[in-house]
Amino acid sequence: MTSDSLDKALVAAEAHCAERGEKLTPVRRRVLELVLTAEGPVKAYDLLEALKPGPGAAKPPTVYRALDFLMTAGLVHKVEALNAFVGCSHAHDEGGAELFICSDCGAVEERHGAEVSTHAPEGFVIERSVVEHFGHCAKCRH
Amino acid sequence: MTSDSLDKALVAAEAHCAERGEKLTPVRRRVLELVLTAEGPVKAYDLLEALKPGPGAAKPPTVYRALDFLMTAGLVHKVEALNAFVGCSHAHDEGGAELFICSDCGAVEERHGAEVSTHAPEGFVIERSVVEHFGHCAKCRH
DNA sequence: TTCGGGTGGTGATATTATAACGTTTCCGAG
DNA sequence: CTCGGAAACGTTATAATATCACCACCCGAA
Repeated sequence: MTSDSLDKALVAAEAHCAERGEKLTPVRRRVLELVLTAEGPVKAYDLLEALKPGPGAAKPPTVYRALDFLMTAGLVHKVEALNAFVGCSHAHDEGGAELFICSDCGAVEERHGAEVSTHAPEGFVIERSVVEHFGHCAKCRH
Repeated sequence: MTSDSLDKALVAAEAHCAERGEKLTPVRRRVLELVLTAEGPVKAYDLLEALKPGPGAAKPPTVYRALDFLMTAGLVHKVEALNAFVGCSHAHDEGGAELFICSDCGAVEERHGAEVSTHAPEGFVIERSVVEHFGHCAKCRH
């Protein structure tokens, strides 16, 4: 991500939080910045390392809290199969994203709702899929 | 799972391994038994606990090795979003399963290939979906 | 018999995530 | 203003998940 589009994304994120009556605090903003800047999915403890330099040496809960906030706001997704995190590249609509992750270069493409199942990114060859739906079964809906 | 169908499943698993030129050793068999017997997804360290009684107190690598083997053989699936494991209820074909997991009772339904996307289990209401495809993007296929 | 691969035991450690509790900050009600 | 509560954050500790490195054993092939 270019420094230019990064700035735009951060401004948009700030606006998105404001709409929801929430604040993109410095820690949250810094974490989002790191996630967006990364080449691919990024680990929580890598973020932790990245936040180390400077007086504000973050501890794990700080990072996880920021990530929880960003996920709830729809600004970041967790890649469950990697225990890693990626920036959300779409409008921050509700509902889950469908992720296409390149095992070579780490690039992550995202598809939502209508786009889903219509097609994977051009030329993407799937080798392994993780599909897990959580909800309530017929018996437990009563 | 009834003790009767458990026996059948274990016999089938044994045969399935034999076909692949592999052995369902006592440890592997015991782990599979525990996974199949569980109500829902089961954690590695719960298996570890369950293996404790008796002189053969297993250590983590033992359990993870058994789980790796069973996953490779297609007898067990990992639920990535829970860091937990479920027995495979289908013929042990290759390729990924699509899992429907009830957050209330822990029941897991499984769908494969053709069934996928045709319909969720009768009456199942999805609240959150995890969909992650791993493979190679157009750029990295060269 | 001797070798070699597969399997599993063991201790240590790495990685990922949360609990529990105190401190600061901010903002609205009064 | 100033008090009080909620949200955010800091800090220590620990829980939960997973792997590494190395060795001993068994068993079948040569």
